[in-house]
Amino acid sequence: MAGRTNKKVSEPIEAKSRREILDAAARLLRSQGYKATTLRDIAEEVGIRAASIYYHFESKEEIASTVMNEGVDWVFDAVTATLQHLPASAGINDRVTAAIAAHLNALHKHSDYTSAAMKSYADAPDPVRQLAREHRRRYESIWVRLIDDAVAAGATPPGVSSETLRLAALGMLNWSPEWYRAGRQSIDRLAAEFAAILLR
Amino acid sequence: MAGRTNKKVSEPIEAKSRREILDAAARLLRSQGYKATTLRDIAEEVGIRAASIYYHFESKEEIASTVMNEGVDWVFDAVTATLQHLPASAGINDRVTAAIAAHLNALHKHSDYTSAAMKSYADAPDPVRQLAREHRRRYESIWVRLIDDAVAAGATPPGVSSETLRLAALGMLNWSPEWYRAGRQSIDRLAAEFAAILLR
DNA sequence: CCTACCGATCGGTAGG
DNA sequence: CCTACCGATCGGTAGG
Repeated sequence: MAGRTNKKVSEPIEAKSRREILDAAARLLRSQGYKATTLRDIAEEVGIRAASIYYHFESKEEIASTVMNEGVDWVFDAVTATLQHLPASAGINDRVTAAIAAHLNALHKHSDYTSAAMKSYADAPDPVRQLAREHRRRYESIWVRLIDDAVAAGATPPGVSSETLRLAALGMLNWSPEWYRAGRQSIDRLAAEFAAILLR
Repeated sequence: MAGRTNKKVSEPIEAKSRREILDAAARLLRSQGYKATTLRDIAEEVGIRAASIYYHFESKEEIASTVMNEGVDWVFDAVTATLQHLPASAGINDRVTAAIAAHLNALHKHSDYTSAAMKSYADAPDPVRQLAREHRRRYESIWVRLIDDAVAAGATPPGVSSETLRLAALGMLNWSPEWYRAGRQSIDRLAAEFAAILLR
């Protein structure tokens, strides 16, 4: 309660601490998963005591859910905005290529959060998983429409169903944080190569 | 020690218990990762006490390493054998398609072990990770040669480097346990579709 | 945001 | 393969 007496003044500091906790949690959740990430680890990285985390969050589950869902939502927002701002003249090939680039850029820009969303999903408790699943599904629905359109337009490999192509695409994309390192090659170049694999 | 007095007679039973423990561990490691999988959970599934696991294994790390490395090695063996038994007349397209099918079949046949190898890698302790990395690298070297050959033969999408194509292929393949369910479609059909995406 | 602490649970050991 | 147990560590609470 002491920290709340001058709430107005300390609000920016609290917000900063909240983000610092989430950043530290994202880094740890990404590399260790849910169970292996302890509140004491997170607190130590931020420079506070474990119990003090409860001044900012209600539970470990709240922290993990926030990190994981923000990660997925950032990618959703990036891809949605990119597709919306494409000129009307853009064909389906342009749309798919732009979506791939936006996805990869968002994945890399917030890589701790987005990777945490994937790595922690397996061993997170049910309430965290269920929330995460909803955010995932919302994002994946973008790709359902996009790949359906591409297949209907005849822009994809012959004999490959829309569903297989979409799952192949998401596999390629979501596996990339396992190996992509910044200096390796530009993300836009990588996006162009991925598009060349999926389209023709 | 009581269990060892008549060692000759009880050996098959011990071997069975050992495999039962590994099977239970694989199932749990796959769905929960390393840290969240407890020796008590494993023991309960097998119908023994947690302490009795130490009659069969020296540590939790030994169990996890065995599961994870057997999973990767099964895939390695399956793909290696398939490529070796291909007729001399088989072209590079046939070789890649056969390797994809062998990989997917092995992945699905021992899905608890192979998925455990991927899901537990993130939060396993260093000794377990390092051993797992060696097995992975040995397997991936098959794909380095295979995809290099395919690119050199001009059988792949133009403008896509051998490295990107290999990482895209492994991403597609290794992501499939996330969504593949047995009745969905035959694995050979899926392999043909994956090959159609990667080759032309 | 802190100190002090709790009940639960973990991997592992002793000894049979 | 069992009972009994240990030290360490966890998420979380009390109270300030």
